[in-house]
Amino acid sequence: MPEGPSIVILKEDVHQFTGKKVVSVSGDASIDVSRLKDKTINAFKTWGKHFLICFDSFTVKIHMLMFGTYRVNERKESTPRLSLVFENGELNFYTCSVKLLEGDINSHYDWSVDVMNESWDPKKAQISLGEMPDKMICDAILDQNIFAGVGNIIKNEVLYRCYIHPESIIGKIPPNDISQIIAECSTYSFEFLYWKKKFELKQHWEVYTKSICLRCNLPILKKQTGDRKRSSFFCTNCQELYI
DNA sequence: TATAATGTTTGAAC
DNA sequence: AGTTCAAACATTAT
Repeated sequence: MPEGPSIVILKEDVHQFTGKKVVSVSGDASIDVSRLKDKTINAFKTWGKHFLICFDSFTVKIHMLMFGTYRVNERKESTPRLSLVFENGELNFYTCSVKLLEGDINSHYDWSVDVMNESWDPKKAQISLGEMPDKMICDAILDQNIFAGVGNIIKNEVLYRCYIHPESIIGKIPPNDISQIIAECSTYSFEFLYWKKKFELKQHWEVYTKSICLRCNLPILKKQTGDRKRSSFFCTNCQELYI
């Protein structure tokens, strides 16, 4: 479920409930769900992997983590974490994190770090990377304060496209390659979105879960990389290691 | 059946 | 006091 583009699809899936009143609400979320009752949804927004349900004076923040799911006008067997019923349908969330953000949502988020937001600012990412020259690029790409919305699939595909080894040290990577990586984090996210909507995302993976490099036919390595120890898939022949 | 997977927060341990 | 790391959460496919 998780990476940014999937949350954008979620936002599109629930557009029918924008401006609608919550007729009834339930769920085992740790927040006081009764607060939503009879309130009208102003907007659905996303920030990276965060799905935001905006009301007048507060916002419900939903994070799918690894296993979150949702249903529109359907229910699963299990107890919903949060269930919203409207006059024109219902929206159910399962196994996700639900939190409340008080006040103006703009005071909680810097939209310019979201790679899929219209305010996305690659220059800001460049500055942030410049402030961590000793970190591995594989860790920085997953940093939600720099590339909100980018997850492990996008990380691997971006680095493969840019011919950069995931364990490369940021300060050692040529500036032109850094710029390309930054740009590709946004570009690939929109391609991810396009393919996922057509249910053909996986067939476009070039390195993630692959075992043979499609460029040189040599083996793709799989390794837990960086401080985060997330799986990286890469070709040591095609992806340059800068250390 | 055991394992790993699109993720993040928390709090103990050092 | 700052950093590191395991645990926790929880579901599904291989």
